[in-house]
Amino acid sequence: MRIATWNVNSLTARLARVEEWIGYAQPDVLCLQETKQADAAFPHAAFTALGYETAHHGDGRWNGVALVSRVGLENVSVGLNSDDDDQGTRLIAADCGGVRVHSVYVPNGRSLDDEHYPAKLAWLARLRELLADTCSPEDPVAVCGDFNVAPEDRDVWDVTQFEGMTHVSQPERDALADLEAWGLVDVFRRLYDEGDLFSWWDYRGGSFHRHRGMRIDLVLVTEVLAARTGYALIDRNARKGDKPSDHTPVFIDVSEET
DNA sequence: ATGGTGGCCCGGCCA
Repeated sequence: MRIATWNVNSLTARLARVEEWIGYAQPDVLCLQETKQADAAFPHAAFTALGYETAHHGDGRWNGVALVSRVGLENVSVGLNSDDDDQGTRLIAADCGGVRVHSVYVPNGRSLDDEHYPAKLAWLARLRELLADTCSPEDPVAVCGDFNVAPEDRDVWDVTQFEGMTHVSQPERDALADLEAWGLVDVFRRLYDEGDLFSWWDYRGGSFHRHRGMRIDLVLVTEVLAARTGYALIDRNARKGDKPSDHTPVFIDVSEET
C-alpha cells in the first residue's frame, strides 16, 4: 500500500497537478494539506473519476485537510478535540485499508516570540493526546502531513540560516520527538541517512534550484507499519514545472501483511 | 538590497 502526503498550497490552484501526480504515482492513500477550501468547494468528483473516495475538513480561506483513498475510507473524524480550539481545520482521520490514517497540518508558529509559537507546541501536544485517546501504538497508524518542524539539522539546507527561527528550535523538535515517543517512526529517515533531502522549498529566490529547502513533510507510522515499509520517496519532480506547490509529495510503500 | 514569490481575493494576511 502506497501512503502519500502533500501540502498542495490551495487545491483550487493545484488540482491539475494533483490529478497528474495521482496518475503517475498511483497512491493508495493521499493525505492533502492546505486545500484552502470550504467543504462545499472540495472537488470530490475529480477524485471519484480517478477511482478514489474522499473526505475533507476545511472552512474556506485557510488551512484545510483531506484524505483521498482507493482502499476504503471509513470512520472519519475531524479536529483535535471537540471541546478545544484546534486552531483551524488542521486534522482529518479515517480508516483506510486497515490503517488509521491522519492528515495533519501543524500550525506554523510564525516566530519564536509570536503567540502562535506556543500554540504550535500545544497543538503538537494535543495531537499526541488524540492518538493516545483514539489509537494504540500496537495498531497500524499513520500520521502524515506538514509538521512545520525540521526534525534535525540535516533536514535544513543550512542550519546557520535558521538561528532563532521556527521549524528548527529545540522545543519544536522536542514536541515532535514526544509525539514520536508515543510510538511513531519517521520511516523516511529510517530508510535514508543522507541530509539535503527536502520536501519544501521557498518560492522566493530560486530556492528549489539552489537546493535550499527543508524536510518538514513527514510520514510517521507505528512500528508494525514501519517494519513493512520497503521504500519511501520524496518526489522532487512535483516541485518542478508549471504552477507547483512549494511542497512536494512524500510517500511510503508498505507491503501486505504475511 | 530589510526585498524576494505565490495564494487568498483586491488590501493585506499568510506561508
